[in-house]
Amino acid sequence: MGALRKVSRQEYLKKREQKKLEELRDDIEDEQYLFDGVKLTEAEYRELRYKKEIYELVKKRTEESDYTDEYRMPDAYDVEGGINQEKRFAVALQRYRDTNAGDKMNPFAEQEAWEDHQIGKATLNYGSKDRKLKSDDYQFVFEDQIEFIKATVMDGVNVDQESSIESPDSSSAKTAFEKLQQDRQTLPIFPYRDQLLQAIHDHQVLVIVGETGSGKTTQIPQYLHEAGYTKRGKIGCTQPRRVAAMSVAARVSQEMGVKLGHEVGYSIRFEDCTSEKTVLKYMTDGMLLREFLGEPDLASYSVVMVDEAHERTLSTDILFGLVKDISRFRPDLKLLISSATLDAEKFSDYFDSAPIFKIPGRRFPVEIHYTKAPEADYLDAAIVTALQIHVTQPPGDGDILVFLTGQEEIETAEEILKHRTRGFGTKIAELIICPIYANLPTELQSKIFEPTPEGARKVVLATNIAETSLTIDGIKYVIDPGFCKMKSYNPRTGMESLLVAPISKASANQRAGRSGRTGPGKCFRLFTAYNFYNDLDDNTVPEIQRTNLANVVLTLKSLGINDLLNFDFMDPPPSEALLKALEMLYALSALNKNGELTKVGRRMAEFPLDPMLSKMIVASDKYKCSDEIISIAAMLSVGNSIFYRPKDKQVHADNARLNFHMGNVGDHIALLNVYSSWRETNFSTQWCYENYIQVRSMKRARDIRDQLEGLLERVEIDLTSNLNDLDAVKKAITSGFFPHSARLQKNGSYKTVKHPQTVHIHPSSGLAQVLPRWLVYHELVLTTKEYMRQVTELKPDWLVEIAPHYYQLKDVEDLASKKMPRGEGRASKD
DNA sequence: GAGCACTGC
Repeated sequence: MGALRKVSRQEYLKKREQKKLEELRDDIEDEQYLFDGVKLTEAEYRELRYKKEIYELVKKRTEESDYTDEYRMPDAYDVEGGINQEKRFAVALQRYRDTNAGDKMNPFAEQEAWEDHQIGKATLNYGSKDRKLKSDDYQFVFEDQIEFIKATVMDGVNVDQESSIESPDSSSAKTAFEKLQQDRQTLPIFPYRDQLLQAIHDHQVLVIVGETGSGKTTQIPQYLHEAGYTKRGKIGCTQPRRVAAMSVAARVSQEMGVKLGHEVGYSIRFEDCTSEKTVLKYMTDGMLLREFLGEPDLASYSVVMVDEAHERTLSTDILFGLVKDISRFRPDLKLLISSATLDAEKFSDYFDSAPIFKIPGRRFPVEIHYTKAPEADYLDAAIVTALQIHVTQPPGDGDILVFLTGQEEIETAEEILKHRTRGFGTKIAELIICPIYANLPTELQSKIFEPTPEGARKVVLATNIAETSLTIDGIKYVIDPGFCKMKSYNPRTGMESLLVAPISKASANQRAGRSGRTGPGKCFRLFTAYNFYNDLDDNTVPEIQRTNLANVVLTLKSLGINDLLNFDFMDPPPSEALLKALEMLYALSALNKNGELTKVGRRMAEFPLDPMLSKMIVASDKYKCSDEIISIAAMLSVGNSIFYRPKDKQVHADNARLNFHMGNVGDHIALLNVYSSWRETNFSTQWCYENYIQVRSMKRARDIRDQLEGLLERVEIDLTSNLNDLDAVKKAITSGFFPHSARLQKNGSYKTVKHPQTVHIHPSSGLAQVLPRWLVYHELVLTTKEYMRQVTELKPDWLVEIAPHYYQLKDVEDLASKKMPRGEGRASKD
């Protein structure tokens, strides 16, 4: 060995690069330095060859999954598709030389400099021992950055308008209010104001198509107010989400210079921020649905605007049928249905060929890239793509958003990403990994909104939550594997399941659009263009067609709509699902034999809950335990996100959970114990942490419980506590959930009593080891098996006592009579 | 002995 000299990392890097360049130089024989017909200088030629070399090396295994750009979003800059990558380099370089002469500020120069730098970094591993690892871990994303930058400059006209108005000289002299007024006039909708008002004047129903950023949600109600519509009644505007209703109302009140809750207000569950003065009312769609119960003709409204109609939430779909109905006998009521482009024709057809009014949106161009061949492992492909982007694109240039299907997948991806980036040490810029899903504790969620530090890049691993519910600034790249978890409901078995399914075209486009909010973006779809056009549905199946309709039917019945099979649904649910819902409501005594609402049914409809939960509350009056039951109902309707179970502390979390199951009381009572214990600590956050319980879920349960307590009065049920008699509580539960009873089999599985079907106790249940002979369950979920979630033991004679119309003695006794001497009848004594 | 897309009232 010769003398070794210590060199700095940078020096080492530079030397390696030099050495490589020299090797390459030796290969160059052609004095012409022609590359794909483009004449280059020696330096450029070398560089190009060098890049190509890297490209080939790194791309070895990715022959089949190189990205193409056969399709772009409608607004996107349209470049020649399918030209080969080497040529692109050459063309780009030629352009660079053409445009860069005398223009030192050309952004491309920076880009080039950076690229050189990055390539230098990337070569560190070149030929070293982890070479195999690298080439396996990397696919080179070969989109053309150079063309992209130019495209943005040419295409961003619509966007630049705003920034020129907002420049300091034009706004510094103005008050904040004047500035807001000025901003209003820069919105894409503004030039259409008078035309729009005319159309609304001429037609009772109008379908408005406007992409995000057009200003339709904030401006249209204001225009209508200015045009005098509010003299005849309120203007209501529905949103699918609470935060949207709140924030839009806040914005509009600012623009109108009024206090929020006065002329402009919002109404969402648990929070009514309106007054007698309120004329512009933003609300959730579910809230307007509840208002229908008290005001079936919406007499106090002059205009109803159903916004974001394309999302087709359960409530929006029901609202459609209802507003269409009342518009017939209220010709003075104006109806606006606003949607993103795709569904406009369909909405128009449904509303008796209502005219469509189009408003252009404002979005930055988004380039769409597809893989050439389908990816077998989309999770791996997503990780590789994210790393590629990170390594090949400048760090300050934008963050990455990856759409995954669920918590588990996100956690896996997080681990792999951490592991792989650790391998790079400081060779690549810092990559900040931000997981986000709805069940993630709030304090961890906020991480995604922290600005990305200089020189670093964020990669956000998100579920569908990032598709519509929250927007993250600074996202430039979207990686979309094309899947999501979807709930489906089988009316025959009453079983719900969450399955990973391909998304729709509409959904894919929505995801892609997430990259173009603050600047031009790129979306990498981990499936082929052929898949997109031929395999994906145009739109997601509306929720109304894949859900349990018991609650929908109860709501419609209480609005006096009796013939549900002929109700004018835009997309009718399967009649089997409707019949199942009717059957259930009949079993719960909410409907009589003629399908009319009973007194019990009317009381049940007051509660914003699943009918079985409502029935449980109504029945608790008889057992004098309404206090306990509303706590249980609140906890159950929060869902399965009460217990927090981090991967690294599962044992602790499970032990903490067992504390609430003392005496094998069953999961319902355990939930009651959780709530009562929390209330005893005066709703302490610390207590939640100590017991591995999600604070957010508990707060929600408290809100729901408070609301239920308020509603008890309306249905004339006293708040009574009967904690010493747990059987009374269990009987009340059984009164609501008797259709969900199951009986133990010899092999440890269960069989549902009414429609025989083999099911199992979910392992998270406190009774999973106990295996009581009879039980009621809250819900069935299909995962790896058919599981019953939230179960409580019951005595079989309760079934006959509580629901004699539903269970006969033979239903609950045949098993016992086979095993035991006749006449003893000890079916369930422990 | 497993697995929790996302809303909303």
